[in-house]
Amino acid sequence: MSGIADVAQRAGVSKATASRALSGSGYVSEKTRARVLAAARELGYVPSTSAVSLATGRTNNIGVIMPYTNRWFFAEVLEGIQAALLERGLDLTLYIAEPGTEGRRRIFEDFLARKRFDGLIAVGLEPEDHEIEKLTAIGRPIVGVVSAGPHAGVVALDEAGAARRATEHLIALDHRAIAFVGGGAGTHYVSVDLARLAGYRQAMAEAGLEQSIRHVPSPDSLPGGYEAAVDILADSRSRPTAIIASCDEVAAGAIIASRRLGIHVPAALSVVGIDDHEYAEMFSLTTMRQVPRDQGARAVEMITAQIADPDREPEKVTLQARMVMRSSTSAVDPARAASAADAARGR
Amino acid sequence: MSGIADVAQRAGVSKATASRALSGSGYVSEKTRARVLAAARELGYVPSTSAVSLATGRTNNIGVIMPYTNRWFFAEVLEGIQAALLERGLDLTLYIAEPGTEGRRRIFEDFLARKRFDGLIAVGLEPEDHEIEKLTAIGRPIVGVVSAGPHAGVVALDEAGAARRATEHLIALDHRAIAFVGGGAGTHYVSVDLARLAGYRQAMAEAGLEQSIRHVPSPDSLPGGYEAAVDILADSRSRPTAIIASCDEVAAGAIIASRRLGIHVPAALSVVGIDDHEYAEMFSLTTMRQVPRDQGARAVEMITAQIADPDREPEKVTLQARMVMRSSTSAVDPARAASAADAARGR
DNA sequence: TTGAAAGCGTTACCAC
DNA sequence: GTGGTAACGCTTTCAA
Repeated sequence: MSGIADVAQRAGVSKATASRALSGSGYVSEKTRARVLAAARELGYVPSTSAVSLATGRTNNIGVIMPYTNRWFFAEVLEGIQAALLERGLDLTLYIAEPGTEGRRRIFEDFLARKRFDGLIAVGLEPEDHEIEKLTAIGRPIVGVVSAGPHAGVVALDEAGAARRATEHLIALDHRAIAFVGGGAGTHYVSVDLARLAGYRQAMAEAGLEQSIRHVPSPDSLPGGYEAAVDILADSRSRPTAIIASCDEVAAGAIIASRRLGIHVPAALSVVGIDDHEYAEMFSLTTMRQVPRDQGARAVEMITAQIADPDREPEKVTLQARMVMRSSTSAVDPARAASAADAARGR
Repeated sequence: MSGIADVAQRAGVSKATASRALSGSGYVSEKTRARVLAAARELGYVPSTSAVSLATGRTNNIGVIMPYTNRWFFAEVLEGIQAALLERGLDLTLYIAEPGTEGRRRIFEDFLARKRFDGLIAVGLEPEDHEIEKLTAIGRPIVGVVSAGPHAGVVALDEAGAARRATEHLIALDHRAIAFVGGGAGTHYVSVDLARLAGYRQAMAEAGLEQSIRHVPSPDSLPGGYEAAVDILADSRSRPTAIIASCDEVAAGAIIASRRLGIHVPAALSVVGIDDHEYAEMFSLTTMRQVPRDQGARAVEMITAQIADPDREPEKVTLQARMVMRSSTSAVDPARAASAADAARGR
């Protein structure tokens, strides 16, 4: 439990000099610096974080707030953040603010106000208006991942663009009866789904396929996709020739469902996802890749820059997903395509 | 940014009295307490955590260290911990210490030594000997989830018992050729797998089925289970009539594989898992349920008790999994059972 | 280049 | 019951 006073004494200098030597700020002769460092090492000196914070106003800690941690995207972002913070010697305090819970209310009410952090990274938070107020009231830099804050930095994916390009891929393979599944039911991760859905609609519209637009909502999960796909695929007359899923988990669920129903992917049904989830490979899923881990790392870069210079203009970064071709999509069988399209139009 | 001095002034009392009134410790008359509280509310006073920590030696913060956060079990435990801490007004700082990484080394070397927490919860950490040294050197209470520390509290599952009972269930359904899949390859979550495997072996041995014991290692993941199952099920002569999976994700992978291969579950193949993962329902998986969220909550109870009274003997809790019957298991077809058992014996 | 001393915002001891 | 004041462990002027 030795403090800086012990180190100073052992090195034969004052606390002030010891502090300068250890923190590397201010003039210290090479000789004394070496002595101080040696003394510190010998004593196993570790500065008291609370004392440092009190004196400097810096916590050397970053807050991370997200609605869940048990979904792929969030967990990956979190690990990306953690790894990047680790490199910089910064700690991470985590707030899991599940929408609509008493816990979330308390986090915004009490926990954030404690300002245990120099900056806050908000991942897919989608805050309500009154929550945004609280956020800005903290008076600390904020960087959003996914969600955009007014005066905050943001690192986001071009969600609509990703969905649009995925849909275009399907259209280029002569698919016409293309359903969008996922996004909508029981999910709180709304804006992303909306954007992806919009991208799908746009691509369909631009190809003159407004009539064939079909959105089948489902929870953004493997079971969700499974259930929804079972419904869609049951009726062979109205069955689409292709599915674009709101995310890879839904896509995987759809593929499992089609296997169970004996519908061959991609021969009888093309499926494309978004995310490049860890399951994508196993299902040979063609998908639009995003790398949430990198987004987390990027957010850390941005927040530390903001902390170092609070006056700097917050960055707004938009990433593009990259298509990863596997084998869940193929050109449609011309005969089926026509009849399926008719059926879709007829409903 | 108002401090306790401002509150005191506004209430017309001394800092000392204000402090007592706010923290609720020490004698303060009802009248002045009310005045102080009112003043604090009006000023939006929030105590500085670093000042409080410095003065009291308490951080009001709990450290959580785990190897991953993107696996079901860990994410669930984490959310359980977070929720329980929230109720108690405690913050949570997270350390993700992936085995074998430079990051993990730094966490043990530097980060933990900062003692930013009053107590540490270690989830499935499986620390090396030199890491255990660091852990005890911190001089703060520690509670392990899954893994047992020497002088720490523990909340664990009877892993072997869970696997044993699952296996017994299969045996009771007249299965003889029962393979254990999962646990072993590329996983760092070793001791749990070992325990579960041991439970399987024990049940087999007790039923006189030593000869039929068959362990097929695979990563503890859905793709892992899928790959392994494809291998096992390919040869219809050596194919087991039942599979016990090291965890539900592996079980789900096995079920997906059997669907793909046209092997009906449970008619042609029984599958039982362990965990009661969120996917279990979708696959109608019979499994041994554990509730990691509750384990997290329990760990919080234990760590706060330890902090309140460091002299108390650390608790060691062992939980029992409960079997959840769904429809992935059924009695074996007598004819198949015999031939499969022969085949298994013959390999 | 170094040292003395004044904070940083609380709590807690000890008189009153 | 209440108030003055010395910690808590560090950083940071300001002089020397």
